[in-house]
Amino acid sequence: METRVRYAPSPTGLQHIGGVRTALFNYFFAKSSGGKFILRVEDTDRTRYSDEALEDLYSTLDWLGIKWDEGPIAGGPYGPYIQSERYDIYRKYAQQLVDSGMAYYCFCTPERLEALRAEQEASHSPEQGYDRHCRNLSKDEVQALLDQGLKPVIRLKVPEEGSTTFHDVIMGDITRENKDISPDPILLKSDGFPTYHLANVIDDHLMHITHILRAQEWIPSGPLHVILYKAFGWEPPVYCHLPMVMGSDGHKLSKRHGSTSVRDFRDKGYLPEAIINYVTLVGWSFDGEKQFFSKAELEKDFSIEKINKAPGVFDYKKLDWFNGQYIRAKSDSELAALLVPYLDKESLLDGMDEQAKLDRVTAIVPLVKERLVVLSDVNDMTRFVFRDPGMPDAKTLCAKGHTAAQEYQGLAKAYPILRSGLESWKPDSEIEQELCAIAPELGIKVNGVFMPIRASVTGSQVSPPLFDSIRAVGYDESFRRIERALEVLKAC
RNA sequence: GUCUCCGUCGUCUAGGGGUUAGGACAACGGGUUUUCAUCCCGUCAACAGCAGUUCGAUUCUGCUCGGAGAUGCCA
Repeated sequence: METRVRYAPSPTGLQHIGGVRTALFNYFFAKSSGGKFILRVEDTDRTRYSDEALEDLYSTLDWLGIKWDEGPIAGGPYGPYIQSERYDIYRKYAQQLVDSGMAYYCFCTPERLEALRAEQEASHSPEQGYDRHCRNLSKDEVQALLDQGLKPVIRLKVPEEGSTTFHDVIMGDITRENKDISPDPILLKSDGFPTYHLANVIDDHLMHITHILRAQEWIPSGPLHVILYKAFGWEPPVYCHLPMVMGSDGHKLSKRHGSTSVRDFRDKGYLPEAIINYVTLVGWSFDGEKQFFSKAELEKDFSIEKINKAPGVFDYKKLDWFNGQYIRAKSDSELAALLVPYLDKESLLDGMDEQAKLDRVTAIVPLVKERLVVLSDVNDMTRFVFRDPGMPDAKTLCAKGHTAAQEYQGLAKAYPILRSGLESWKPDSEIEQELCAIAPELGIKVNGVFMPIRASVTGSQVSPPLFDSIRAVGYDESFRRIERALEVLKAC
C-alpha cells in the first residue's frame, strides 16, 4: 500500500520551527518511502484564522522547496484540502454518529460549562471536564430544546469503563483508562463547525492517510481519536508521535525564547539549506556522525526508526554555525544574488541596474563570505563601501595602547607609502612589509600603523581585510578619507 | 490535582550486558593573522538516583526523583 502522510497546520499564525519540523519529517518520510505528501489546511477555528497565516504557510513551504503532492492549489483526488470547504462532510458524519448512538446533542451553555469548571477547580474535585449532563436526554427532550431554537453541540460518547490502547511506532503501546479520557468532547460546535478531533479523523480517513506524524503534544488525544475511528467503524492509521522542540528553558519553544517563525529566520538571512539541515537534526539522526544533509539526501535517507523519543532543545548557536557553513559553500555570484536584496533594503545600491548590482556585490563577496553568520550581516560589514562612514573620531582612529599623537605620526608616515604602493600596482605583500617597517622606527606596534588606516577608510576598528576594502571603496575616496583622518588626529 | 510521555557531556546526538562511552555545536586554550572572521590543533565535559537480574550493568526490570505535555465550542 502506498504511504500517504499529511501536514495539517492551522493558519492562525506564522509557520514556526516546530510546525515546519513536523512538515519536514512528514515530507521526508513520504519521499524516502516513495509515498505521497499531502497538505491540508485546518482552518476550522474562525476566530483565530488569518489570511496572512495562510499565505505564510504557502510561501514558507515554497521557500524551503517542499512541494506537496496533493493539497490546496495542487489539487488531488480527495479534495477539497481546506477544511472550511468541507463543512458539509463533517456535519454529515457527525449526524451519522448521533443517529448510531455514538454521539449526542448537548445544550449546555458556555456559561454553565465555565461555572462547572470553576466549581471543580475550587473543590479540587477528582471529577474533571464535562459532567455529561446531556448524555442521556431523551429524543423528546432533545426535540423540545431544538424547538426552542437552542443551538446544540454534538458530543462524542466516550465509554466510561475499560481502557483504550493505540500503538505508536516510536513510543510503543500507549493505553489510557477511558475514565481518564476527556469526558465526551465536542465534535461539532454550536455554529455547526467541527472541532479538530472530528475534522482531523474524518479527513485522515477520507484522504487515505496511512501514517500520522505529529508532535507528542497530541499523545493524550490518541486514545480519543481511536475511539472516534471505532465509532465510525474505520481502521486507524499508524501513529508516530514526534518529540517536541523546546526552548533553552525546557519549555515548548515559543516567542519568548527568540525568533520562532521561519519568516523571521528568512528575513534575517538564514538559508533554507541550513534551516532544513539543522531542524531535521533535532529529534532525528542518521548515524550520529554525519551532520551535513542536503534536502535530496534526506529525501533518500530519512527513516522513521531513527527518530528520537526525548524532546530536544532548539540551539540557535548551532543553527548559526550551519548557516555560516552553507554561506561559505556558495559561489561568489550565488551569494551576491542573495545579498543584493539586503543591501537594496538600505538603498545602498541605488543608481545601479540589476546587472550592475550583481557585479558590484559579487566583487565584494570575498570581503564578507567568511565573516557572515546571516545574510543581513552584510549591511554592517560593507556599508562603508557604498556610503561615507563620516568623520571618524580620534578614539576609533587610535589602536589600543596608542595615543593620538603616535597615530598621527604613524598615519602621516604610512599614507604616502600606501598610496604610492597602491598606485604603482605593487603586490599587497610588499606594501604590507613596507608598512610594517614603520612600526619599529616610530616605536609603535604594527597594529598601530594599520588601525588608523583601517578606521579612517571603513569608519570602524573591525572590518574586512584592509587592502581589499580600500579597493572596494576606490582609491580616490579612500585617500580622501585618510587625509580627513589625518586632520582629525592632528587637531588632537 | 489527574493522566500520559520522557531522562547519555551545557546543547543536539551515537552506542549498547564487558567500549579509553564516539561525533557535532557551545565554552576554553593554542596556531595562522595588520582588525574581525575563516581555517587548523588541542582541552573541558555525560550514562539522574536507589534497588534487583547477572560473573558483569550506562544498557534489562522495578521504584524514586526530575522534566515536559495534555486536561477548551484552540489546534
